[in-house]
Amino acid sequence: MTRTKKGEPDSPERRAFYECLRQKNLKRTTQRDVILDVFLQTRRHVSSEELYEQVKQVDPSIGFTTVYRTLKLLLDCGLAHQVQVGDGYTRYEQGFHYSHHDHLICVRCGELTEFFSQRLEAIQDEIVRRHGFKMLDHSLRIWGLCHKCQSGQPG
Amino acid sequence: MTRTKKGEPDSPERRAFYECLRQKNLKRTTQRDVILDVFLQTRRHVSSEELYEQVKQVDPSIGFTTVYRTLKLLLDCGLAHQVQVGDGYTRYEQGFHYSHHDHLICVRCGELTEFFSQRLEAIQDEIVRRHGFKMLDHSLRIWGLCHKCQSGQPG
DNA sequence: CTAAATGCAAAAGGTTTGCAAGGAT
DNA sequence: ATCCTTGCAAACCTTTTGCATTTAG
Repeated sequence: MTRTKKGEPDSPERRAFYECLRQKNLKRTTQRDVILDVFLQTRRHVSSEELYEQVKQVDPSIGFTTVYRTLKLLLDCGLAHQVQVGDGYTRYEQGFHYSHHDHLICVRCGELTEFFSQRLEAIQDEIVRRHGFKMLDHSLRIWGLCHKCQSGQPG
Repeated sequence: MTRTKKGEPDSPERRAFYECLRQKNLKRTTQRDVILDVFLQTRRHVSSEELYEQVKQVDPSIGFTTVYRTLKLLLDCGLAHQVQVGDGYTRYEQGFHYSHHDHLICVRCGELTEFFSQRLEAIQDEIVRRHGFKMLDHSLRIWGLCHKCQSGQPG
């Protein structure tokens, strides 16, 4: 099968999802298809609530719980990653071609900008080594004002 | 007045607290005295619930709400800083002689270790500058296993 | 047919607030 | 006397779960 039930062309993400479902003996459903579709097409860093709102526009019968549980599933399958911005909402970003990065968070307009610095990573490795610590994960968040919001235009 | 109602010797932290209360036209109360005392003497990184448990041992009549609100007040007065460890609890650390630092978080025993790296700060400044971003705050958290927990002894 | 998935409603769980009674200045 | 503070209970709010019904394989 190279097309989904909804006629969407196959993508590496879809194939990975179906493969993951198969390995876990889970079932492919129209709801999961729709949710994955919307997730892949939406902007990065959606909250579960935001994703639910968008999914509803495609199929209003899909409930929040299913969106929520499908996001968990996507995390499990490596198709999504979580980000805690610090505003109380868990955000999800696409994780299929994931590579580690950190975030600039604009406290005015909420914009998230990703960045990566090899030097930063190297220093972290060194710090961890010096403390005899075994690093499993790390997260650097920088809050402030993005370029636009410094100009004083309304957020 | 160089002594508190409870007979504790004055400290810079206490004086700063009273000064802050005065500036805000807020009142000094026995509850606030007790809570500040306990906060200053307890370990770093207490949650509001943990602080409440310790306050209760000094004065069981003090309610959680008062501890919670006093912590907010201490934040406001610069006597405390918040840390989000990522386990759902907001932690508070003493902030009077605060200098920026980051945290190693042991996912097994929960130990928090503080560290600071001038090189790390410098790189962050550079990243922020490159993005035209105005940094207001930042937080680097590294999760993993502390030295003790790597040895496999029960947490 | 059987096990998994769905969606509603309700529970969790930490944080926050309304309010009447009590306390500080 | 006035305004702040306290503590209880309840509200909040996002995240999770229980359960009866529906659906995929």
